[in-house]
Amino acid sequence: MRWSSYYLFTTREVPADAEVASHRLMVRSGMIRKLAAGIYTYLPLALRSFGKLTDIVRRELAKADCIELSMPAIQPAQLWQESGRWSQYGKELLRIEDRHGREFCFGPTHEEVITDLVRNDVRSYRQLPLNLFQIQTKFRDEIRPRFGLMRGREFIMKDAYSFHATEESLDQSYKAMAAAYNRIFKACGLDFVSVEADSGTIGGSSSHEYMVVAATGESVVVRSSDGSYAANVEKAVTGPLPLPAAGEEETSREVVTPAMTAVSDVAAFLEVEEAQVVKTLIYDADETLVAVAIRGDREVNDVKLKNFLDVEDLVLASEERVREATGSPVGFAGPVGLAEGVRLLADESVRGLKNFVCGANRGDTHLVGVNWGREAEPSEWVDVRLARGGDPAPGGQGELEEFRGIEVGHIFKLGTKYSEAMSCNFLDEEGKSHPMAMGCYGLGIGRTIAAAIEQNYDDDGIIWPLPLAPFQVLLIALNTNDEEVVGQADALYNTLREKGVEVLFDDRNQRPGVKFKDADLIGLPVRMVVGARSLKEGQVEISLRRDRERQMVAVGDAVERILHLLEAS
RNA sequence: CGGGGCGUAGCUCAGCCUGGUAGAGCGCACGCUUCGGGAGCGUGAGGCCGGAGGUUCAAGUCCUCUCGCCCCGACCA
Repeated sequence: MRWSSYYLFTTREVPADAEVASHRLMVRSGMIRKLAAGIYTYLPLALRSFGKLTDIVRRELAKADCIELSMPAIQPAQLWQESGRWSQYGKELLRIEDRHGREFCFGPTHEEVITDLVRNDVRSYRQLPLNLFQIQTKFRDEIRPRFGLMRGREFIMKDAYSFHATEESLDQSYKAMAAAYNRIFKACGLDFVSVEADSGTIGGSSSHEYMVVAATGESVVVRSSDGSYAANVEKAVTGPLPLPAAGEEETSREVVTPAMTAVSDVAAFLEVEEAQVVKTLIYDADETLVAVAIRGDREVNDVKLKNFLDVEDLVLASEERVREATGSPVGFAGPVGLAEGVRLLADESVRGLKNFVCGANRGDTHLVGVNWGREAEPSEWVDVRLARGGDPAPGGQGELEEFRGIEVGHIFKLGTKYSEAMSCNFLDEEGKSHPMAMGCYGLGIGRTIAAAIEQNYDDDGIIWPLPLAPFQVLLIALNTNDEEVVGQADALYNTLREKGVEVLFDDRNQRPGVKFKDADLIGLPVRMVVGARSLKEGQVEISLRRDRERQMVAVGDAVERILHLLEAS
């Protein structure tokens, strides 16, 4: 491709709204343009990278016997009503009406459509298992789209769905897909981990996320030092925390703690560790008051709590509701003497804690020397603590390290959630009807490309990993008014193309500085410069974007060298 | 949705507080010079100052409403 006739316009300046590197660089390098919040045009350069990724995806999914089809983006409301998600999915679902007033939505995911398809075509266990995928545009009306392609509202996703006669068969496909995902991200040249994950609104029993490691990632992940355990913090469990040293059981007593609502203040005032304080948070869970006792230096994991309580709405209680539960202002709640009907959950982190400090359910007052089983007893012990780096790993081997990641893939075992709701049944060998077991497997195409950039850039621009690079080679004709240079560059361009190399030829009539800056910005892996100076010696310059080490090569050997470099990387 | 902020040239922004002829840099077009790390000089095109209403002799500037966008939180590929 000749740059002079390509649709590729780089910019020196960045739109003010680009926050993260991938967004900034994708705009500057002419890959994307914003049309509206979270809605982007993919320019030719971006589309080429997408193509690289989708080729890899198709190749690897084929190995997992996953078959491609394509479903409509617009879906009738009926199907969503049948699965129950029309009312559950909330505002993220973009609902539309046709001219007859019939309701539709723009598909954010395709469980309903595929389940409807399969229930009509598949009848027998003999036809199972089936694993189907598509690569298609989705729309989710995100509350807050941001970071360019990292969290758009319209985005391209590869989504796959599998159908099974048995749980074992589902297990097999799930494992095959997990392996395929590992191969895909490895083939992309990305630093990633797969982690245990919460299954969220999609539902189902088991799920794993694929995280590209990046400081700007929106997800927090913990991993044990030996690598045997890795999980999203939303889901992560830890080994038991060591208990602070404690002496004999004391008698409890009240102390006045004026205006001390923060654990840190109370601990400092009483000269105890924060770990010796039990903090009690009052939640409003679907209008029911729930108190959660947790160690003072730890945070509650709202996702775990929500899952445990199995409620729709979970928020910290308002001041008024806190008063209802505790009879005191916010900041002095404790497990002792809560109002009738308030459910008290205690996190495992405070189990076995002796002589602890807690709110007295009275303004400006705390209790010290409190012990479980004596002054207070929770109705249930639960694990609702947010794991963090430094915590003991579950199973007792080493500790957890914490890092951030970009979620680029998520696979779920759905079980029979959708097949039951939508009567997607099959007949077994005895002619008995059962709902099919299902799995679903998502992979963000644009997001993976953005994540690849997030992991591979420097001050000057993108550093494409070869497998995802829009072109393999950038050929620069440095002096376009020098006939010799133009002639040689042209010849090299043609030869490279004949050899099947994906080459972008910068034949623009621009000054060298501009071309070099643009070369660094768009970051193609291999650069070949044909300039008057080196051509006098019969040489051209070849360098890799990653290390920028320039080597001079005789014109006649240049193509060979390029082929060799591409093969080696 | 709650909290904060911004809409002025294609892009980045100044001008608004204190109302009085709409600006700069980059980009774009043309000319000359230049040509291995975003060139210099000159000339030029480009604006319903997001939109509607109001106050005023006069509104980019003040007021009200509205639309859009961004940042911080709860959501997710």
